[in-house]
Amino acid sequence: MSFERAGNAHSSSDQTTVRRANLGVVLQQIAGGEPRSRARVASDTGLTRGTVSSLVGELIELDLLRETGEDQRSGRAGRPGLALELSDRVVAVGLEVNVDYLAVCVEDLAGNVRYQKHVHTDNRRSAPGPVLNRLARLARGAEELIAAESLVSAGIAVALPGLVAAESGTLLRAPNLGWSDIAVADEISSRLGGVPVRVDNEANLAALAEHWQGVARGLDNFICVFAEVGVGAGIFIGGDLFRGSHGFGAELGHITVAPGGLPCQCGAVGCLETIVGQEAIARRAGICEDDKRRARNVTRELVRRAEQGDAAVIASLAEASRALGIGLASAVNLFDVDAVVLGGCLGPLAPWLVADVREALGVRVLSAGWSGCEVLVSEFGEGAAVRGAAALTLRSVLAEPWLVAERSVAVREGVS
Amino acid sequence: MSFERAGNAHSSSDQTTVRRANLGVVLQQIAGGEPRSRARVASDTGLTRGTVSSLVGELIELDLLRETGEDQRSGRAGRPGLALELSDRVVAVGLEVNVDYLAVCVEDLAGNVRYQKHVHTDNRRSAPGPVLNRLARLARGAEELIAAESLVSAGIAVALPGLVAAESGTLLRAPNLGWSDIAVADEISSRLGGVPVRVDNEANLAALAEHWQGVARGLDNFICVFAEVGVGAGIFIGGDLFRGSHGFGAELGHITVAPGGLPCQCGAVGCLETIVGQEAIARRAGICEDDKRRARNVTRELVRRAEQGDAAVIASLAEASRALGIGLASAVNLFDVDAVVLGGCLGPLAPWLVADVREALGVRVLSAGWSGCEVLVSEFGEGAAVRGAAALTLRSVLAEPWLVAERSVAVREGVS
DNA sequence: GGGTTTTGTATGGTCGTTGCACAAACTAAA
DNA sequence: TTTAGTTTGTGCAACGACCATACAAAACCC
Repeated sequence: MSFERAGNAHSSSDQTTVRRANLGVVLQQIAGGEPRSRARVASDTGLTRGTVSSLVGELIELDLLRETGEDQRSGRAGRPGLALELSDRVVAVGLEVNVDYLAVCVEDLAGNVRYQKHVHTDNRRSAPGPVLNRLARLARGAEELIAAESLVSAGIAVALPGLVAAESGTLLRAPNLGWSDIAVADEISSRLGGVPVRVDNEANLAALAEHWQGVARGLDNFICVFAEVGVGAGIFIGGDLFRGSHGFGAELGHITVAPGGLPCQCGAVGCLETIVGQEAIARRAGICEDDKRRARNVTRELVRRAEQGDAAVIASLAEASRALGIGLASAVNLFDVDAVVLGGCLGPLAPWLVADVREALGVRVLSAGWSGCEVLVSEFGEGAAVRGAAALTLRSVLAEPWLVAERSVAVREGVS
Repeated sequence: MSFERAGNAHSSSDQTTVRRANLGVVLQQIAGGEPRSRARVASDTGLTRGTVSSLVGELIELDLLRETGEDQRSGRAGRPGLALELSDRVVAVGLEVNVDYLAVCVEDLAGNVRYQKHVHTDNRRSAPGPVLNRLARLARGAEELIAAESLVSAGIAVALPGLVAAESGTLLRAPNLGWSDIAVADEISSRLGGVPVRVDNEANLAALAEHWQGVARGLDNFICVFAEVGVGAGIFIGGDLFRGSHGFGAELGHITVAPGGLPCQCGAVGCLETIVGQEAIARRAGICEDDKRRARNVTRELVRRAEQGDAAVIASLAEASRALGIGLASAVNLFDVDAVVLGGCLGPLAPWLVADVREALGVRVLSAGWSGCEVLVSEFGEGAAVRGAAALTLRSVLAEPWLVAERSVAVREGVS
């Protein structure tokens, strides 16, 4: 099937390639900071004012940019420029299935959340069908808003807590939901009348959210640990999500930190997840199943007890922070990232974790002397993954603006 | 200093961008397989025959391609095509400084080694100056050959055993040589009359060699463990070397595999390098300094004793293979690569390592059920890093062919 | 109000690819 | 041997996209 042996035999270029690349450059230039005039964009990108004019014209026609009054420059000579801003008409829909809630959000290109809804339901005991029905109902709520405000949807993406095959849109295995081999993309798509749907792992999308509108804004290389019941991670390399050969990368939860430790669900022994996950921390702290069920939210219960000085919880958190430090140090030794973001349940628990993790990175990372690796704490609560799902689409609009033309044509045809 | 917030604000394109990209596409197409006619290249790349003709013309003028007689096709109708092949006139020079040897090689675009020389010297006790003098002498030998056969040198690169800042061409720290902060690129360049010189880490370059002409040919994602005295790795992602934010990535030797283990030179505890390096294996096998000095080549001595059934050596190797398995499983969980290559001293020792490593990857890698990760053994002996140094230049010629014009102009001006 | 500066647009020029046409070179069959 | 059919490589007009330049518009400053 493949005639090319050499790894990166990129496909051939064309003048449309140039146009497309430059559309993306101009749009991203404007997305990345304050509103700017055409002239400013030209001098920042190296393109001519004339070319920028033409590109901007096309982007305005695509509803991606808009002219907003004049440039606010005080007292400089010369004709004032017309400020260009991202349009607020193009939006993306993010969905999320998690163990104990469903979520939806609508976000525009500028990162404003236009609609958001979380529904707490225990999906652990549900079959996939009904859960996806509920999720589709949430999505229809978003679509109604989009129609009512006459916005343009650039796409829908779903965050899932498990191993995902992104190309086929399948959830391969979600141990904490008890699901396996569910074609989530197709299921949701057919429930919404055939619109295209993408899916991805929740940890990947959480990382995307941190880069898009969270604490990792501007960082091109970082690792976002995302712990809930299990422990996953999203890894950003060179400003893009790193997925590995088959999309199964970043399984931080299953690197070995205690060779002689406890057995893990995955079949191995001493995985990080056996010490750092929400369940693991609670179990080691001696919180029994009854307490957990009564508390409804395990993380909040852990925080409450830790704040009260519960020795068992604090000891369990100390153990977790040590394991996390070892695991992250290994990851940083391999990836040489600028920062580590603690997300998911690790956000609220960060006060008891950050110091140990910082110390471990200082001691165990070989290049610590040359390049410090920051430890950041996510500011999204449970919302990281949905926001990331929306961001998945929005980022691709910024990178490949010309696709929205085809997309909206497709939708228009699909609707009519 | 940086006005761009969005990560990948690529620079703007131009029709010369198109030309350059297509020059690369055509050249790589021909590099990746059998000789082909222009028409074949056209249909494989999607370009027009006319365009390919023009591109090939330019590549022939640059001495990168040549027409070799006719296409060997038996019995097909139509005018036969003229087969195009990589020229054998453009070569690159690879150099290597290691703990106990210096090396040089000259390799052409097709991967043929045109010149090669290894000199065994103990550089541990030498100051950098004299060692670099000797290395420069070796390089001049290569340059004489190039002049004698009227070849064209596309560049010189040096493999170094330590932390390298590739942009500045500096060896930051090489614990096993006892060097630090040596501007190797400048030093070598000035000794050779000012030609540009690049430097990189030996493990990175070994990985490059495996991808270029070794066992990892055709694999876009793999990890190459490269152990000599220390343990390093080169990581290929998406067909390219992964370097991390600052070029300090892939420090596999310093991920933690034994939290309560021995202290490492780096200041941490339980690093992989304390169990898997050549010295570590020998020490744990009870081979004393005298024996090592007498043997001259520690690895060969280990192999000899293991073959004779020396229990201490075999036990030490078993311990090493277990640690290596844990470390690699963690790395594969993070990177989701297609293969792991054992290189450096691990090549000869592979018979005692491979089984354990395979088993560990099977058990400890979460996605092992979906995507197997092969364990391959390097077939380069000590030559991997020098070959990789040459490959560094040759790969960049294939990817950016137009640069050879500028380069050879520069050299011509520098010489005359 | 005139001079200066900056912005945004319009126009010709250049570059590189496409699509088409055509001669060259070979096979296969009459 | 001749003829038809097929494939290759090149030449040429056309198109698309960017660049350089010129120019009108809209500010500021004196």
